[in-house]
Amino acid sequence: MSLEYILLGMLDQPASGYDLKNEFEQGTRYFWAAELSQIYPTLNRLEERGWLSSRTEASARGPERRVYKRTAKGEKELFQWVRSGPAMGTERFAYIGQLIYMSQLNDLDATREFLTRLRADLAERTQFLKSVHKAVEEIPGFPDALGEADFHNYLALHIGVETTAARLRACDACLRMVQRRLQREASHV
Amino acid sequence: MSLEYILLGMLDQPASGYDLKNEFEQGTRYFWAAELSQIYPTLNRLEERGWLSSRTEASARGPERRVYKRTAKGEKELFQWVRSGPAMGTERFAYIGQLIYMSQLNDLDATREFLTRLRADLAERTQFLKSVHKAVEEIPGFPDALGEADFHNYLALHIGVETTAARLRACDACLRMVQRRLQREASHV
DNA sequence: CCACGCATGTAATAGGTTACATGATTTA
DNA sequence: TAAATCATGTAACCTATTACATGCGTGG
Repeated sequence: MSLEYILLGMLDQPASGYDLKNEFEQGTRYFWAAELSQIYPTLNRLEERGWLSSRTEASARGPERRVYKRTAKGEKELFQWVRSGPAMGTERFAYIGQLIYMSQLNDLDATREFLTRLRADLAERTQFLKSVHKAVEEIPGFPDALGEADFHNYLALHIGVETTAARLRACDACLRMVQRRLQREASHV
Repeated sequence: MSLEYILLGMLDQPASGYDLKNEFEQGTRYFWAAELSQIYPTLNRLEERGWLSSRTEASARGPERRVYKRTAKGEKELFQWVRSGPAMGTERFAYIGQLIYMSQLNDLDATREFLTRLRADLAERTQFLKSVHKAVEEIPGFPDALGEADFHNYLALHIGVETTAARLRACDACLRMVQRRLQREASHV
């Protein structure tokens, strides 16, 4: 289960389930999503397994917090995972299926609309990633002075930005092709 | 459940569970994966729901085949799905997490190796998609003479090719950055 | 006093993987 | 005769989503 390792990776600093949920919402969500209802049982399981330890502490406001810390065993498992080679191949892209099977509608205008909506989503995503990416580039002494964490984060962001930007351009190219086809259709009626 | 709709989309021609599994392995797997053990119960569920009908027929070789056909109700549901707008946002990329948390190893050489492996995977994927993409471009009369199915398939392939190609280039850029950092490390010891 | 943010969880359901079970026909 | 391909499925388990349940403290 990858979520276990993602949580382990986030826990280079002690944190509560609630803290981790916020981290997911800050930026992690661009490559992984998780709900509190999945995070809490996973943290408990990880503790039972001895990969994490926890202590409760008072909160500045609100109820008691349960703060988790990665154990030596947990660190070892994380390191094994990251060294085990890229975990690829199970990605699922429902919207590509939608685009393909949309051919059966025989309604090119629906395809145009679909791509327009897709374009908007991609533009937003690209925008967000670009802004974080640029923020790292503006750290004084970039890139040599970056710490390992910032450097690796930058690498991940670079892949993310380039990928979504390319997808956005491809989406625009598709829209142009659809547009051309729609015009041809109109002129042949 | 998107698999239900993917199967519905594939069933513009009658087919058996086994046929559909082959289709997944031919190319569908580049945007969606499914095992027979998931396909069979899903087809049964779809039939119970009245979205598919089935009849058994003798096989050229091997046991009897159960061939599914999409019903009018099933078509209606498929069309509703494709018209409901891009289904995005739940994609999970474990390898991005691996790359990010790899910073905690403090072993840039491991990062280099990781990216090298990632590069190989991406190159293979890009190669495959490019070959199918090119095959569509070489259909006589491209693009105007393409049927709707081929045209939409081409759009999907275009997005796929451009995305993986960009990711491949980004991966190479990352490798160069790591290389530079490794050299700097060596010269500072 | 009510809404919001902090904080923890459980239960029911849905979606997906791996392993197991069975048996026919063809080709080497 | 052994392996590969055709063909259908079940069972156990793991992963993830949605809905529900609870309660404190602060600011408007």
